[in-house]
Amino acid sequence: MGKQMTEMLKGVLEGIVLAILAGRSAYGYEITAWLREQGFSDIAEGTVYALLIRIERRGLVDVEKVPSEKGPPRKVYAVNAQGRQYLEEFWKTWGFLSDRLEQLHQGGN
Amino acid sequence: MGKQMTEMLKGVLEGIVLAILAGRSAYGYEITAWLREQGFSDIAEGTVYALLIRIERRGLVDVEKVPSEKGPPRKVYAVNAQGRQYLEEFWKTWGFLSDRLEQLHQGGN
DNA sequence: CCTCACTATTCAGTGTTACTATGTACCGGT
DNA sequence: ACCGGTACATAGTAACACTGAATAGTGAGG
Repeated sequence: MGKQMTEMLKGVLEGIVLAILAGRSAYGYEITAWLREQGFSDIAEGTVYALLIRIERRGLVDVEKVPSEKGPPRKVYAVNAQGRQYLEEFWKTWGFLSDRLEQLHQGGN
Repeated sequence: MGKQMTEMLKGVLEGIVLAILAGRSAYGYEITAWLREQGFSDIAEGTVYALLIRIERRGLVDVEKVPSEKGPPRKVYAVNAQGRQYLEEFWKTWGFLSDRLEQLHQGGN
């Protein structure tokens, strides 16, 4: 996709990753791969790692280092209570925005 | 709202404004007022004006100066063909994102 | 043994976007 | 003359995703 997607992902990608982690714990490489499968073909690896470090610093996730058979140790992330609360607010904000846009899309065009 | 909304608006606000203008032509002050009515309570005036100048420079809208009875002249914006095309892509991008998030919201939680 | 491919993480520098906080200017009512 | 409402503009800041590269461990093939 293009620049439009890049800009639209701001503030949303964080919620997406947290939502993934709310389903089950995962590590960066895994999340990146999953996103690519879902069609987010141009999300850079660096972006995901930077995001993970950010939400870790904010205390939204817990981290555990797990050795890998095929490479350097993995950093496995899991949402904690604070992260779950943040995610809940994320869904509220998204819902609000989604509703307005739905209206605009229906009526306007 | 909070910081979450601020970040989520990036890349979306542009589409919102274009969608409004696709419904009917409008000027900055009017758009700001409308957004506030819709619940975007903390969108700064400056933000809208900066955005309008941006999309004008990109050639997505046509501008006409119209004298006002109650103040300085209004800059009335109208989407042109290029803007309509951009808006179409915006809806596609939004739709894609909306679908993924819908899935995540259903399944994950 | 050595390189290649895959796994896995990190980081410096850049561009875009929205917010804050102003400033300018025009008008009508008191 | 002053003030509030209308209307637009801008310099500086913060946050976020991308680019492009570096670092490191493992196993397979030549």
